[in-house]
Amino acid sequence: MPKPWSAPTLDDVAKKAGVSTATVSRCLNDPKRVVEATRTRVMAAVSELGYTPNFAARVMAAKRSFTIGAIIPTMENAIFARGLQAFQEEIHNQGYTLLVSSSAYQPEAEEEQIRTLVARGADGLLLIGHDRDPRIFDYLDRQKIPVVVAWSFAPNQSAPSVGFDNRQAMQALAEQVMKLGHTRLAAISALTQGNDRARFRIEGIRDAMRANGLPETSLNVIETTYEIENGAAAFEQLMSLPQRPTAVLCGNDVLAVGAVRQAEKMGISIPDEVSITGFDDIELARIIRPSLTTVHVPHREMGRKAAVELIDMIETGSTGQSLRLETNVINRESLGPVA
Amino acid sequence: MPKPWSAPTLDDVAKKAGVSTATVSRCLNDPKRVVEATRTRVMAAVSELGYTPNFAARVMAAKRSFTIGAIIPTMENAIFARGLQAFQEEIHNQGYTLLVSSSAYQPEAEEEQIRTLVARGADGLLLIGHDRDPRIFDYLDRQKIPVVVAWSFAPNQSAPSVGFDNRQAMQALAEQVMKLGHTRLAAISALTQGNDRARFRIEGIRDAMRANGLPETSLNVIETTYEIENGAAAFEQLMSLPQRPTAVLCGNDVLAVGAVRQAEKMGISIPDEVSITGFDDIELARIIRPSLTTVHVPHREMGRKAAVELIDMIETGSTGQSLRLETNVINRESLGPVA
DNA sequence: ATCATAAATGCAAGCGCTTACATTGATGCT
DNA sequence: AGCATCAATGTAAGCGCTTGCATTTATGAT
Repeated sequence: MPKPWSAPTLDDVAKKAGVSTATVSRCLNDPKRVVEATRTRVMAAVSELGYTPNFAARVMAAKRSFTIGAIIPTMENAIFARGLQAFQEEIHNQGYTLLVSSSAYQPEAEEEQIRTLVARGADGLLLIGHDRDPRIFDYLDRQKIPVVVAWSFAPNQSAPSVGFDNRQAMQALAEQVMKLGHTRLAAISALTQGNDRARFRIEGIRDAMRANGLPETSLNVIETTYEIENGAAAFEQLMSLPQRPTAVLCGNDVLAVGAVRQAEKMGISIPDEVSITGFDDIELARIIRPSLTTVHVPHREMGRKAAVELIDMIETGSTGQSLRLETNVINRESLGPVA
Repeated sequence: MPKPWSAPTLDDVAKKAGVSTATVSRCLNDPKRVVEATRTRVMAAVSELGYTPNFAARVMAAKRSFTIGAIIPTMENAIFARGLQAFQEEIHNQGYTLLVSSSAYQPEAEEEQIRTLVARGADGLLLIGHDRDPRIFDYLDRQKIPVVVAWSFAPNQSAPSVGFDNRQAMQALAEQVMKLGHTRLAAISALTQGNDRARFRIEGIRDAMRANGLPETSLNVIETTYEIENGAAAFEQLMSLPQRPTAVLCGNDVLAVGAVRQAEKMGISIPDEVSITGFDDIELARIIRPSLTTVHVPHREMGRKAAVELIDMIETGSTGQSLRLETNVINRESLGPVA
């Protein structure tokens, strides 16, 4: 072996096949532009050398990376996993690669990640929710990086969204709760700061209360971060109130699971003494006992459609179009009529 | 605005600060090599222009990417999420970025992803398990890309591993099962093809049976892919055997959860009529009722230590050292004495 | 002051690829 | 046969950065 081995380059392939680097490049990127005979010769050289194009060089020269970035609040739980998986499958089919990072629900972290992804040459970005510093959208706009927002639906924003109406979805669930006679409601919510989904869900509950002539102020809301334990703690707090709520609507399934477990621990029967509902319909919602009444979100469809929209924006330069998906309430064991 | 705006480059910063590009570059990468006065001037220019270095160009010139790649079998469930999260936290602390892809348990997909990550300039790789075509390790070796294998422990392999002894861990659990009087054992395993963890776990059961004078051949093993539904189906199949097993040891918690749910559906009481165990101790294991007796794996510790090891290999060029972590059996409700 | 020495900075050569443009050689028309 | 046309390929100019080496400037000992 002549030198201490280093990856073969386009040039090596070109030499071996007896053509110019341009021809090799074309063989790889646009095969029909080169005649059959040369192409097979080139391809032979490629596989003989085990050549893999250097990505950085390619991005630099082409100013295209066929990479799409996604920044999600967390990877630790299942909420985003399913939708993201579908998103990734779809972009993969179209020849793109996904770069994921998680912001841990911190706006500054998200901003940094956005810049990082742009610096890495991402052709487009998937973001969760609309709530963020408008400067970020300006920045992306100047850089001409298409963005699609998911998990939230709101037309006429800086970026098109492919999502669902969190407010209306939660309202529908709250309506159902009230139909069962509940009047003393409480909510356990994710932190609403910088999280439009959480905020809209709470608003949805208020909408429904208003429509049913209940005083909105009677809604007791506890905000907490996204962990089963915190759902449990919040539930305990609610249940030690002088006047216990008869239904606790949780902002997501994870918090609801915490609440269910805490009820079990406190010997409070569900749904006889208290009803509990979730949101998202993750797998856990049907595994747990009692199983969770919750709002089903078409995660896979959302991921797939967001991918289609984003790639369209990248490839046609279109400004994008918002898409609203339907959710529906799934009735399971954790919600029952008021005692 | 003079031209249709495009991101500022090193050159723009250099001009604005009245220095050469070399100085700007040094300011960014090795600040102490440039005197205070110039440095502040440069930094001012940087922030004024909102400059972010172009990643591709940097990788290309420096032949270092400060990026580490990880290829995991799946993102869809929690098994790898926690360990990976810890891995990512640790490398982030050390200034590296993580690139994750999932192979969907397909060797060819994994091989392709490895090449992709290398082409993207990954400085090192995290892989799961030792089972793969040796050519891949040769390739990585020639490219001088350090690799650490996790979720499995086996010294004297092509790559160092930071993991646990799957075989011994499962054996310990099986011992406990047999201590409770069970002699009719069955197993529901992940596909063992190309999955050393799954294979070793089954071997562990056999070891324990042998040690207890049970005929290994009496162990009924069903292999299936990683989904709750499949665990349920496998369990149903086992329970319709003429002679039902009294204990079903599952290769992981997800399959065990499926088994538990199916038992519930069939009206089979756990652990009175049949005991079920899992492996991994994911969150679900303590949420489900009956809660799961399982093997606890120190996922976070493993992720963190694998990161430390890998970065050490990258930075010192060392060949790496294997590390064995301890697991322990967690006793919960799903395992009881034989009827 | 003077000069060796070291610190700070500049110069410029790539890194491996894509692509606009130039060149070559067929092809088919009159 | 002669020429326009077009398909196939080659030439070479970057893309934005890092870094070895050369050059300038500051430092301090004589």
